[in-house]
Amino acid sequence: MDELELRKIMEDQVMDGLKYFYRNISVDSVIIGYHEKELKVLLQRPQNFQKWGLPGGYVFKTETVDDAAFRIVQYRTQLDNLFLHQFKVFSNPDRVKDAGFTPEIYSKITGIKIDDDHWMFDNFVSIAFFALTEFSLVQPTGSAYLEECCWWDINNLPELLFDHADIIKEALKALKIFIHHHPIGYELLPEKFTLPELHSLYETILNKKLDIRNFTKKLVSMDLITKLDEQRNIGAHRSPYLYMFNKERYDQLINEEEVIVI
Amino acid sequence: MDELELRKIMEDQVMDGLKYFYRNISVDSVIIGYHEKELKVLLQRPQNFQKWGLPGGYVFKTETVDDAAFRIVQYRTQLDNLFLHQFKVFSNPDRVKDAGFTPEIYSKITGIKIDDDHWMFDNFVSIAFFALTEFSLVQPTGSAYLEECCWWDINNLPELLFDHADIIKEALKALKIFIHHHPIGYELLPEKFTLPELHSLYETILNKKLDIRNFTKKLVSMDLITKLDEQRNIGAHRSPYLYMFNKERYDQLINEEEVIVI
DNA sequence: AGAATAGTGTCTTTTAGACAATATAGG
DNA sequence: CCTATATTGTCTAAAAGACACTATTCT
Repeated sequence: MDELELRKIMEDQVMDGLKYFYRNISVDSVIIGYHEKELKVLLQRPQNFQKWGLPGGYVFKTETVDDAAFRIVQYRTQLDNLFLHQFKVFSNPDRVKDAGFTPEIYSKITGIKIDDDHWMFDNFVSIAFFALTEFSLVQPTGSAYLEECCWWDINNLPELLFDHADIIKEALKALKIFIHHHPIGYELLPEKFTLPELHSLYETILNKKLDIRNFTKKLVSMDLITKLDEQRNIGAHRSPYLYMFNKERYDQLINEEEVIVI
Repeated sequence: MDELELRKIMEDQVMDGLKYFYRNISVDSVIIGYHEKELKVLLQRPQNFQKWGLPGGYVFKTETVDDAAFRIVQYRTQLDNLFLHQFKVFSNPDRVKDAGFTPEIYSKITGIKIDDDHWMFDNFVSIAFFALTEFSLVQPTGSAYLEECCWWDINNLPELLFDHADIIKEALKALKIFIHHHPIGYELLPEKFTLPELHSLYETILNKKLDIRNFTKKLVSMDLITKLDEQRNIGAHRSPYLYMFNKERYDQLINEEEVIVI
């Protein structure tokens, strides 16, 4: 698809969107990655806008909101096996009031003429998801109307549109609960990883120190990880062994609905 | 408010609802009570309908979905201090297809003439909540268009409208996760309760046997309950002592975001 | 040789879990 | 006095948690 085609699709959606989309409903996804001991969030900045926002979009009347979130996230990340989790609905009537996003500004920037009462500027109830993914797999892609799309440090975010800062904060809360019911390294790390990597991932998410000996002991006793006969050469000093998740055991733990305390 | 006024309001809402409500968005609440070792759900049956449904309604454009759920639940239960928890959005495009709820049937039953493409029969994305409440406090109240509103045994539900059976099933799943992050007896039992009551509440929700000695030990060691100097006379044989939750400790546990394993 | 990082074991404390006898009130 | 229910304690096993040294590799 070239830029002209994308542009055409975009114009169609803006003008005739209500034929396809639910009015007043949007989905937004907090895509969380992990890199160098920091959690990252994938954000985008629409062309000529100052502020950044979460990847989000509208819901077709023929799909579920989960389908919509999946479709939109896939479009941004090119990943088609993301785990997306609904975590909260944001519906403050003032949530989309943003001086940086008005019909006038929108018209000026895109060149598409729209009315003041255009559906895109009505209230939106946003159904928010979070997704966990391995940082390195994602090649953020732009599109006709995106100027930038990239990872941001979760502790150092740019200025955000609407209530997106709040959505990210709530996503992190939901993640902390989630981690007690799902072994999550599986989603955030490459297939093969080292123990120190997994350890510092958990320290980062839980935001507290974990004794690496006890941490290892716990994972091994749960039979959740398998040591491989390979080492990774990461440059300096001793090379760590690689591990993999034991997928079978991993699924079993989730199905048992047991609490996982690390 | 008498019946005629209610009737008038109802007609206004049906005909002019889109002035006030979001289109395609509804909220439904699974109100869970506990009585005689059984979990109960509060269901309603609209006048002249065969099937039962969850108390639900539409969202004003000037309120949040949480406000809407609270408003609607309060209307049914007369309780104004319910804890409502968003747990999932239901959005299957076919979810509101129900042979028992069509424009024709609706017109015949209510006497209100509506078109086939009336907004009430469009797709609805339902934001679902669960609420926990003490069974005995709730006096289900009807209204102009409700024939019945009462508690049903969670294991013996009547035929339900739309996807409401699925919503209830998912609410119970969410409750099982919730119980690990909130001491919930506080919401489901009277202010003063006996140990055997609390014990069998937990057995009911978790659907498994819990040794009452270990159960008691755990709660006492958490400093979560306080023994009172009162006994309840429950008829036969020995009267059990009454206990109260230690609210301060209760709130502290929630704020610590620690997992609670019973 | 020295510095940096990976990997591993023991002991103690705490918690979970199995298990049943005693006390008391009502009939 | 008998019965039904409430209440309570001990022992064992498992898990959590504190704690630090050794091994390896690279420079």
